[in-house]
Formats: sequence, C-alpha cells, structure tokens
Amino acid sequence: MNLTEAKTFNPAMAVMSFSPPDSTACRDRPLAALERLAILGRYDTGEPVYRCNDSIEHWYRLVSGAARLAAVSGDGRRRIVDFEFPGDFFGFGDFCSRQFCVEAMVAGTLVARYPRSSAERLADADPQTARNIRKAAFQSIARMQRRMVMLGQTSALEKVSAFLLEMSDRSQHCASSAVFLPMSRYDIADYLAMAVETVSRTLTELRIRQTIAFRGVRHVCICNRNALKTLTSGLTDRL
Amino acid sequence: MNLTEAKTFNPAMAVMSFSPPDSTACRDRPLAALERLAILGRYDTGEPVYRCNDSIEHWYRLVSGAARLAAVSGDGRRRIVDFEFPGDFFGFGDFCSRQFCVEAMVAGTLVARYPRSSAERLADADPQTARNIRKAAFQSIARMQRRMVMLGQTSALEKVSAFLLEMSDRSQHCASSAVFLPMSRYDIADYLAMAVETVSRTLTELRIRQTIAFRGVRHVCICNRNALKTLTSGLTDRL
DNA sequence: CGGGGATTTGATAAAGGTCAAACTGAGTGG
DNA sequence: CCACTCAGTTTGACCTTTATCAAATCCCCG
Repeated sequence: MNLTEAKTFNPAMAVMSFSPPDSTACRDRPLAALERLAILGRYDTGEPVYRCNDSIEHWYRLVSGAARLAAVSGDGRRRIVDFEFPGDFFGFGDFCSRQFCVEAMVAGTLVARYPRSSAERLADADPQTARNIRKAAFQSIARMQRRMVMLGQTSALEKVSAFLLEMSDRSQHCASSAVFLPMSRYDIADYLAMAVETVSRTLTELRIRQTIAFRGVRHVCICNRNALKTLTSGLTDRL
Repeated sequence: MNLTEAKTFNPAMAVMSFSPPDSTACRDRPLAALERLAILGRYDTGEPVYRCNDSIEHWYRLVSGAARLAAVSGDGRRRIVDFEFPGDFFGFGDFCSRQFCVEAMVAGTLVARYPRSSAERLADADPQTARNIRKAAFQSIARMQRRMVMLGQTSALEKVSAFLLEMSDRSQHCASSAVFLPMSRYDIADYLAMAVETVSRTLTELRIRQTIAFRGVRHVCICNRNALKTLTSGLTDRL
C-alpha cells in the first residue's frame, strides 16, 4: 500500500455495497457500527493486501476494484482460492497466521479493514454487529460452496462457462450482458485448475459459437446466456 | 431419521468434540449455552439429514459417524461439496433454501441440530455463543479453503494423496497411521472430481509403491506419510 | 451359499497439458 | 510520432493423462 490511507473514513463509500444484492435480508441501517472501525486502504495492481504467514490483525472487505486470494507452492505453481469483488468480506479463514496472500488485481483497489480484536469486542457488545459478521461469514461459505461445484465440473467448456456466469453474477454491471474480467488468463487458469492455453482455446471456442463476444481481451459480452447455462449441466442452475 | 430422537439431550456427548484439536483457543467451558438448544438425531447410511430445497430451519453439528454434503445435477451427476466429521458444523451456507443435501455415510451417525431462530436469539443475548458460532463458521471457511487447494491439484496422484492426508488429519485416530474411510470410492471420485476407476487405479498405484497399505477396502494405513506430502507438491504443507 | 453392489483391472479414445511459436497491445524511449 | 519492448494472449503440433466402456473380481448381507 504505497498511497496515503484514508484514516478519516468515508462511511458512505464503504457502506455502499455492504448488503450484496444476493442477500436475503436487506437491512436499511444507514451505518453499521462495525463501519466505524474501518480503515480504508488503496492498492495498486499486484500489490499485496496481506501476505502468507502474516499475523491475523484484521478482517477485510473489498470496497472497489478486485483482488485475488492465492496460495503459492514450493515449485512455483499457484492456486487461486478466491476472487474478491466489491462487497465481499475476506480474511476469516485463518486462525494462527495467514495461509494465503491477497493481491489487488486492478489499480486503485480499495479495501476496508477492521482490526480483529476491536471488531470482536464490538461484536460482543453489539448483537447487530455480531449478526453482520455472521452474515458476512455465511456469505463467504455460500460463495465457496458454489465454487466447489464449479471446480467439480470436469470439462473445460463446463468450467469456463460456469466461470463466466459467476463473473457475470458478481459483476457490478448487472443490467448489461457486458462483463469486465479484471484478472489475467493466467489468473483464470489458476482459479479453474487448468492450463492457460486451454482457457484461451475454450474462450475462442465459445466466441466461434457466438455464445460470447469480445470488446477487448478482458471485456467479454455474453451473447447467449442460456447456452452457457446449458454447458454447466444444470448443476449451477439454482445457485 | 427413522429412529427415536433424544429430546432429552445428553450434554456430555455433544460437547465431546465441540473444540476440534486444530482450534487455537481451547476453552474449558463445560457446557456452551448453545448446546442447550441442541436436538440429537440418529441417521442410517444414506439417510438424509436435510434435502435440497428444504427450508433453513437449523444449523447442524456432526457428533459421531460421517456425512456428505452433495449436489445432484439434472443429468444424474453428483458433486460432493464437503465431508462432515465429528466436530464439524454445517448448514451455514444457505440463505433462502438448501442448495445441497446432506446424507449420513455410516450407520448410526449422530447429528446435533440447533434451531436457527433460537440460536440467533441466543447469540444476540450471549456474546460467548455468538463467538462460538463465528468460530464454527470460520472453521468451515478454513476447511473449504484447504479443499480448494486440494481440488486445484492437477494430477490424480496429487489429488488422491492430498485426500488421504486430509482424511488422516480429520480422522479421530490421530495417534495411529490407520485411517478409516467412511465413504465409497464413488464418493471419493465425486469429491475429487475424477472417475471412480482413476481413484481405484491411483490407490492401487500408491499401494504398489508401498506408500499406503489396506486392511480392508475402507481401512487404509499410511506407511509413508512423507511420500504423500511430497506428491502434493508442498502446496498443502502448512495447511 | 448365492446375489448384487462395490471395487478393481484392462483396453481404447478423447480431452487437455506441454512445448513452441506467432501475435497483440500498452507502455517506453529515441 | 513511431519503432521497440515485453508481458499477456492466441494458435499449432504433439503426447501424456485420464475418462470411458467393458468385464472380472471382491465382499458384504441376507
């Protein structure tokens, strides 16, 4: 984080996406107590939000931009465990120290972080805060379960189709069929556990079928959403 | 659940494994308030604890035995999203209705269930309960993150090795190298996103290498744990 | 002692990983 | 302003791995 931090926190910006569209209960509380603890940080592309083996100081919520949660093995291979988009809380999964690292994928990514001990104390005192944290954790679980189903897909077409649908759902541009992919093809490959070349080939295949179209390498337009859904074998229909 | 339910709840049995060995803070509280809400159920092999599309009535904790969390697609394929072992909480990931089903894998599996609304109210009133639920949710996240790394493994040997190590870690027989696999080869295949035949072949390969040995189809003995760890490429070393 | 699902083994073919090379596009310096 | 650079992306050829189909074997349970 090489830029100045906004110690004077702007509540409006951070609360903006506190209740994701997929959440069932949409509370109208203007400013959750938890947000008073938030410290906003700004990150450049590739810059780490936290590193592997770091101590557990904070919980996080991505405000704007995008980030990847990844593990790196001794032999250089990388596993991307999750992508974080606006509204996503992360950093819940570790107990002793960070098992993974989190890196921004787009310039100027904004991340709110909540000092863990203060947040825990606040949760003890304020049931609403405790409920918010629970909800954030449950949403994180739901996200990973959907992802598990996606990774379970066996063929490349199925995986990439499921991935595109996921990105479309989690994208901000809900109304449009245009989806911005903030990550590289390598990131997608490590996310789906496939070779980069296969990712590229599969995207080309979908383009030839006119299921998708490109307006730039990272701007994909979903022309035939039903075709994508069919390719995912109905497993993710109701997810 | 075709057997009688223990409405008169036995605290000792349920608290038994409340704090898994991997949890950092091992609280000595003899009976968490949450446990007073628990209703114990007993399930036969294959019997559902809950079904897909069920409403969200409870949270659950597996007390003894084992269960699988699975999704079934229209074309009959099945994805196993998680295995549940003693001490594991589950049922956190859904908001509107159950997206997956949970089925017991061994006869006489015991599951404690906590009425969700009562548990939420209790959490609001008792910070310690709220903390326990948070911890359970965070452990669930940690479990899935480890699994994500495992699913990310590309080769069959890597996946099966990682699986065996996971089962060993989560098994009750911590002292011994003997691991009981409560699930069928089909379950393993659906868990690792591979064909049954490949699972079987890979286990045979590991047996021939004398990395593992069998005392019955579902009783595996890990002869050379380091060999298994090496096969997982160090990705799961510190997980 | 069968019966039938679970497991293992075998043969084959398709899918995807790997290596290699060409292409693209954004940023850099002449 | 344009050539240059280099990482990211795409395409091609080849070959390993694993899914698939088929059949034999095991073993749990009545």
